[in-house]
Amino acid sequence: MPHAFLSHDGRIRESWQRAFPDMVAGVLARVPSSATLIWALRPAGPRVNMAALAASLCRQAAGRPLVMLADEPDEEEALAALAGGASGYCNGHAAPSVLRQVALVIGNGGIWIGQGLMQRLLAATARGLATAPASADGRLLAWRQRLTAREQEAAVLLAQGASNKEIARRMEITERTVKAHVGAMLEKLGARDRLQLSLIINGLEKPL
Amino acid sequence: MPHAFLSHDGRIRESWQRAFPDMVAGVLARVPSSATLIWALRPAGPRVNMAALAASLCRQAAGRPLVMLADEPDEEEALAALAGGASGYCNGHAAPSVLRQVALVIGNGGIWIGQGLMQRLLAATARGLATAPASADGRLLAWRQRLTAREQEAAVLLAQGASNKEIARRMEITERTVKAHVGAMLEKLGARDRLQLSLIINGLEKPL
DNA sequence: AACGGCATTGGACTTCGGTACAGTGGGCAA
DNA sequence: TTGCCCACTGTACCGAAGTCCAATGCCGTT
Repeated sequence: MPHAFLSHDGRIRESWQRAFPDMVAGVLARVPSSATLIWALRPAGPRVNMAALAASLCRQAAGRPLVMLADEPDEEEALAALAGGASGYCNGHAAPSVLRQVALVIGNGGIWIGQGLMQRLLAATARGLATAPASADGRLLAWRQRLTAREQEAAVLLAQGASNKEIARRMEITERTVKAHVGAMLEKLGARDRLQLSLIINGLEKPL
Repeated sequence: MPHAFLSHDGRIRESWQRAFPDMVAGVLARVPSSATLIWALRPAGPRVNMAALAASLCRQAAGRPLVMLADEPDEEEALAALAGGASGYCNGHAAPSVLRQVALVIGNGGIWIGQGLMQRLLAATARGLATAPASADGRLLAWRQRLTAREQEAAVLLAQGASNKEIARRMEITERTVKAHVGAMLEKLGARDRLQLSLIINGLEKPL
């Protein structure tokens, strides 16, 4: 049962079942572990913190793609869903054929934010970002700014899975020096060990 | 100097410099380490392996976003660029204002594939994937299929940066059992240590 | 000249991760 | 019943990772 459809009250829709006969139903509070693709219907309330909801579900989904469904799609909400880690945002009343197409795209690593939404979205983001505080460059790269040049070199290798010994060989320094660099990085970025460091460097976690 | 523009021969264009007066030039073979955003012009040849080129540059860029530039944009090539890890794909003759907007979006974690291209692209992906071999679901999730239920639980926590002790506490088992699970995962997925394991689980590396 | 930041290294130490060799118990299929 | 897989645990060992207390040399600023 690869597809799980979650809603506030656990109720599902005919179109979902027609799209994926072997789907399972669930509630938003509990993400089933058996599903490989999670669909979550936005609760009907007027104001939902979509980013937080998507982030929460995404954390529980843990690697499995999440598609947020909304009955009244809105570009800002789509943005929030993607920001929260969702892989897709689509109309909750979409036809079964559309749902299957979404699953196809998402399943292959793609992103889905609906046909017409896409372009308006881009315009919206460009507008929104242009008026946003000037953090234009280097927001995602915060870790780089706090590290020295050599530390950055080591960081890149570390984030690719290299051991201290390998980093030492590739940077042509001793393992001892690598430990010094790694230690400095852990301190600067507030990480506990090299794995958390790799999450930060790979953009999966925020520094500090 | 946050912006680096790379081309086959190291030559740059006036529009690039007008967009970012403090840009630096470079060749495709060598990605400068000082830049925070990498722009790379597709070599003029008729057939370039865009996915491989983008992947290579992306690996060297190591976390810093990459934008592929093409003088004759093509939706399939855009797909390939994104598949290779690029954050954007845009016309090499784009106006400075457009380039700055692209940088704005990319710098904030967005994706840019050009205005009109976007929608055609989606249609193209859907079409292309529909006729592709039926690997629809579970391609990105290969690691899950090879692990048992408990191993998957441990995998998720591990990939979030938890230590063995923490995993043990959260799964309500002993640290010894966690080590057993982790050991089994390393074996099954061909990883050397938990960091490489996390790269696989987080979709940054391929199993085996 | 004095100072601070950076890169580099050494030695010694503690902790953690990973493995080898065991063992128990439950479920499921031949 | 006899396997086989899975979950779970124990003891013990080794190497990698990370920390602490140093030291040297380079470079740029004050």
